[in-house]
Amino acid sequence: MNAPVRVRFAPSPTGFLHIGGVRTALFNYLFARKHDGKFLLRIEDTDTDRSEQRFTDDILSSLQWLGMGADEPILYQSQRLPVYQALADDLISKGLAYRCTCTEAEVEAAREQMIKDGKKPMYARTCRDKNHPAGKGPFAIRAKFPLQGQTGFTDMIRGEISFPNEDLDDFVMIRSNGVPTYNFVVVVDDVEMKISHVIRGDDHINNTPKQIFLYEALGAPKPLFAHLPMILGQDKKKLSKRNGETSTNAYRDQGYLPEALLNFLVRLGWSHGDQELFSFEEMIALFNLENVQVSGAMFNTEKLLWIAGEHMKKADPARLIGILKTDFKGAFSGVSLEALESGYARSLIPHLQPKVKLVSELAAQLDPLLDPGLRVVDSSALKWNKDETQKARIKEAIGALKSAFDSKIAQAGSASLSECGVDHSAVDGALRSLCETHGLKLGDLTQPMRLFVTGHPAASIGLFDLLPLMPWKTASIRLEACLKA
RNA sequence: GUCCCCAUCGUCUAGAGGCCUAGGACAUUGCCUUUUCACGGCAGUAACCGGGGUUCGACUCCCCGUGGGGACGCCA
Repeated sequence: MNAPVRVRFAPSPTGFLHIGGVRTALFNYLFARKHDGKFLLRIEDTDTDRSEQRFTDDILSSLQWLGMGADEPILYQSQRLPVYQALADDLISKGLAYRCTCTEAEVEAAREQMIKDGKKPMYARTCRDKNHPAGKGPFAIRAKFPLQGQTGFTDMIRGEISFPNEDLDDFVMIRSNGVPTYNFVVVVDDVEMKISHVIRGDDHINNTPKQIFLYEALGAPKPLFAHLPMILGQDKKKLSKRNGETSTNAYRDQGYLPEALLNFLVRLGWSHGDQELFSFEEMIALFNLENVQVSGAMFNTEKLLWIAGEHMKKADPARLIGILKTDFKGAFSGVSLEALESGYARSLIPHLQPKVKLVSELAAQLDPLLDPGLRVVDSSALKWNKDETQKARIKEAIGALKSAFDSKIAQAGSASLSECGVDHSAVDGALRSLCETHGLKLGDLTQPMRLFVTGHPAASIGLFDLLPLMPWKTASIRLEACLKA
């Protein structure tokens, strides 16, 4: 009964894919999946001056990273120029468009006059009834709007919206250089691609009546429209290429998991009761246009970070290792890529996941832990520096612990403490009893040990968890350095 | 300026006339926990833009005002 759902994301390759674009793509993608429809991609590269291949590449790779690939081959508008031209000529012959020979200066002058007169600036319709013949150029082709009546539509999110026709500009469909413009091609291609629902930013509301006119002129069925609220920057202004560009790949480089970015974005303008956290699958199952918000939403990095942490906890360790190896290999110094694959690395990650939000942080934590050698640390801030006798006592205790573990390792011929049965609580117990015999507080002992063994001033893993897992060879080297400090 | 859209805590939002002394989340504040970091737990501060209607009853419906945003390109 209903036409199959076919939606599209149609960016122009004039900049890197930004966050607002991702949100639009996401809502389209979710809508398509939810309704067993198709999610299509179209590259709107009719602005020959500003379109660049590298931006197309960026958009495509970013979407791939986010897991939102197109279901059919991508359509490039620059490859369809003859189609647009033929259609425009046809519209002229039907009296629905006309050739315009006005120069930019003339158009501009008329516009300024209108602003002075307190009217909406638009083309003065000078050539509207002049019937310029096809042969003489150069000329642009403009749409010939009706002068009376109203053009409206029912927005799926906002309801009825309508505009007086007299306010509709006879916009340029084809430039004098033969290249068509956005408002024309968007309709031609949405018809061509059999798009059932146009889901886009609400900055396009004003374009919609122009496009509706074109659907009618072309004799094509109209899609349903849904206009999404804008994502606002910190200044409460539209977040766009021209205002605080936030490119998607910047988030990948910072270490955000794609599902975290998507989760944050889906909650910008959409809600499902009180639920904050969604897996990609849940978004698909739960998404609907009914619960899309109408007013703009400010981009809030703090919440994004929190969401990132929540998704980090749930991420599959093997997958994290893969991301580390491909996107963050530069974060490791003195650590081989093989070390990332080791059982040791694998055993560390679940301990780090609850305490870290970004993959980059995970890398920073892992780097000193995986390094087989000594990591030089700055111990000047250690409390023990204030009291030499106390310091000696602490070292004595640490030395005792080390030799106890040394012999345990030697006896069993093991590579790590966990291999010879020493676990979290064993380390805990050993340290506590040491404290008692040496008259120390637990923190006195653990503070320097933590610093030297982790090799990181703000290590996120607990010492009791780390000690059993770390290759004893590495731990010894570091404990030795601690004793000499 | 003209046209269009919008309006609940600082931010993202719940709320489809009585369930609201307005709920959740982030942030923030305090406390607790703790291997002084991080994580976690508990508690707190904090909002219906204003004015008129409609109604027995408005955060919810209507109108006006105000405020904010968007569009006014031979950009998309």
